[in-house]
Amino acid sequence: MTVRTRVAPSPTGDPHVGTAYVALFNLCFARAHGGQFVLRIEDTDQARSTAASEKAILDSLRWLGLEWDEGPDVGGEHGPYRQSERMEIYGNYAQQLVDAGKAFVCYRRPDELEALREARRAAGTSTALKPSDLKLAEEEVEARRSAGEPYVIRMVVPEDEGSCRVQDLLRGEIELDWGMVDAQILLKSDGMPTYHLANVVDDHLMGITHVIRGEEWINSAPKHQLLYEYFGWDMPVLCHLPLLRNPDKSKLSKRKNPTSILYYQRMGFLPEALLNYLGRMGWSMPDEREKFSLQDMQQAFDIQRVSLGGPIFDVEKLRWLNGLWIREELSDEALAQRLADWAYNADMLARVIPHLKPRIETLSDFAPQAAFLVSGTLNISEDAFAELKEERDETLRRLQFALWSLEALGDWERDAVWNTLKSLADAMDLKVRDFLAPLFVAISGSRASISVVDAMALLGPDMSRARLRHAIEVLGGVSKKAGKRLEKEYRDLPH
RNA sequence: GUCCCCUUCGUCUAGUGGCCUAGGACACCGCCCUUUCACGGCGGGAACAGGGGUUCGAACCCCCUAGGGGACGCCA
Repeated sequence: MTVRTRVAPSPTGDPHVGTAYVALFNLCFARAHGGQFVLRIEDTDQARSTAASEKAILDSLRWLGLEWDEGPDVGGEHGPYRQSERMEIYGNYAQQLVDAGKAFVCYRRPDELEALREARRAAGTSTALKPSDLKLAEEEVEARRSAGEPYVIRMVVPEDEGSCRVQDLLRGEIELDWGMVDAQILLKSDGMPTYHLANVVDDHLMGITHVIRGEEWINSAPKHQLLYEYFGWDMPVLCHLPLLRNPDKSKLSKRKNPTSILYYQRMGFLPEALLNYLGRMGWSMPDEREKFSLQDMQQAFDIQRVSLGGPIFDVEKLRWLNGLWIREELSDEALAQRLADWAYNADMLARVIPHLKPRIETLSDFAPQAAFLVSGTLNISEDAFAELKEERDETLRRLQFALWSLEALGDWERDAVWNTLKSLADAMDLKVRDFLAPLFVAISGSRASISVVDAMALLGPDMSRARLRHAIEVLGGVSKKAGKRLEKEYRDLPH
């Protein structure tokens, strides 16, 4: 038995807890059955997958204590296979399907696709585009081909009514309408495969027998099943896990919640506790105990104990569990070591000292001024913002805009943060100093502090964003209605 | 809008037809321990979404309704 997790690096490089969640269950399932557990880096989107983003996710999984077996291609684009080889492999498989009449070349342009979908939406049915919808007249195809226009390769899908049955390890048989299944692009115009092709081809080449993935993939299972049929390969057993949720029950997302493993690391959670907590999401030990190690979980693992309701990621309970791990599993010496490894070390001091040295007169001034850099959520209230010149709503507006612009920022270097905020201040026609004032309070808890941009660089993206979110909350939050208005205003800002 | 998945305390869950007047954990409240706070101990309030079936018996099986979520991309 071989089980795999596909790991998709995020465009911003933040390793997502959801990835660790799925990896954990894959690992436990494989180990419980004496099988192999391999990772496959999803590197078919060049915007997402960089050497840095791949390293970030792999390092995070290692930090958590997850271990995987060496598969044929763990490193993705930046590993053993080169991109050119990969394009050749998938290109060949795609061509094989074209030759067999199971896939076709498509010269449709984005605006045409949009128009086609719009027409279907207006008709009130599914927006799935079928091969016949996409067909172009022979001469048109010829014209576009000789003009050297970009093309993609799409899969052939059934056009008539009917349903497709797929088996799910936890849900049994799921019946999906073929009407919902579109002529999925297999090979993009840049020659890279989409997830659907890559996933099927890789799994086959890697000898994968079981696929445990998030529930969001259920709807594309028919496509995958069809591809296995086209290739004449054996289909792995599918198992869809529930999705981790925000407190408002939507799919866990960084706009509403800290989702990066790095955030929890910086918050001072122990990897054992975080992993333990993830193991309690939708799963329980047969004896119902709350605290258990990865090893305990592997030994007791039974996939049938997964409950299907989407669990809400509850930081409160995670904190309690983390405290339990600290109290019960760490000797004083071990705790001292964890503290040192975490932040109380020479490296960290070296990064902070250049900013604080000019501001202290005694050594005892240091700790109070540096405290916010090693704190989690700041203990601030609305009063902290009272001395700002502008009204509360205006403060909220600035914080919200700053948050949005920073959420979109991928490269979290000091200068990048500065440039983002500076151009935002310019666009809002504000002096940088005035614009930054509320950020000082949100990030450091006080207006008297080291440069807020430096502070954010030291704190990292997730902690910085979390503090901005917290500040907004403390100020009464942004109502849904006001949020809509601000969003529009933000979009209309000159960029 | 269309399709799919899901539904036990506020939250995480136990429960796979009789052990359920539904158990545990977080959070909350009270008491005890304690020079404070925390830890720890004890106790409390708090749920089977609604309606129909099937069955001697239903949280558990079936159907309908409602609610929530997801998918509908040259993202994964």
